[in-house]
Amino acid sequence: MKEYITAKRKMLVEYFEAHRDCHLTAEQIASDVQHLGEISKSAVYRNLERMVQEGKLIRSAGKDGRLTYQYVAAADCCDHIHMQCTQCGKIFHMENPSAEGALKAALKSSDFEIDSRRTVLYGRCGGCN
Amino acid sequence: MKEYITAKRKMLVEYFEAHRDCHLTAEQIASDVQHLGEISKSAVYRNLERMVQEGKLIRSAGKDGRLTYQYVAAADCCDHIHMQCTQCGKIFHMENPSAEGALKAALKSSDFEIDSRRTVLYGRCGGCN
DNA sequence: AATAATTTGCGACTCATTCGCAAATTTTAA
DNA sequence: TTAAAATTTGCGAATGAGTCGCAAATTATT
Repeated sequence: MKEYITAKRKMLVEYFEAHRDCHLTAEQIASDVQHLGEISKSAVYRNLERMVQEGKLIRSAGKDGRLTYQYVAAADCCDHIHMQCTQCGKIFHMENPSAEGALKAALKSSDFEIDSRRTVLYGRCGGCN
Repeated sequence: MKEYITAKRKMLVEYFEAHRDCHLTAEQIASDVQHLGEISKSAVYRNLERMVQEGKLIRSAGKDGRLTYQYVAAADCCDHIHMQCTQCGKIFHMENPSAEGALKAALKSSDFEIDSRRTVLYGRCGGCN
């Protein structure tokens, strides 16, 4: 089953490239992409599912219990842990490599290898305290 | 808004105590618990949502895109971070002080206060490597 | 250019989840 | 113990996100 490069898929990839660190619901994605151009609901859902299977998207459970999708871009650019403020919704990037390294090492010593692309730490950012 | 101790809630807790490391869909839970005794669908869903908010259950996205629930509680389970293996679905409790210290150090440099009740670290456990 | 393979749009359909409200249960007050 | 207040429950109808089949359109192959 070969994969065809269609206009609709290009639209989706373009959209996700512009929303790299966002956790988006299928609804939001469908609505946003349908503003970019003509695409049906079914095509959006079918392609989301496919992209999850291909590893291009990560699907996780949002705070409100709805599924969210996050784009997995090239490994080099999203290979750090993300933090999201539950108050203002802003996403932060763990920019301290030594601290992140220490965390990974410490976890590994307890026999757990963290997947930083998949993990989001929730809490309060400095601006919201 | 005080919490009442009702027969239905006891049923649910009892059920989850017997299914500690399972990741279950709402459907499965409702079906199973309804075999244990009389309880309405609505009560099951309402209590699942409440238990998630209380930190007694972790809700995550299964491989097939359906939401799953896993029991976490034990009285002391709310104050440390949880880790979930993306392979087998099992949940681990961060009992390693050095890992927790490393995490806090990493966050301190980023001015971010983590909410351990809401955060789950995803990765691979020792048994799945 | 013709054929084959895949994807799309439509829109009706499914069915898990939510919702409103009266009755039942649990807690508190007397 | 009894009555009033607070919370939870069950019902069952409504909602709405996501699915499905199939013909038409698009993309790839020859």
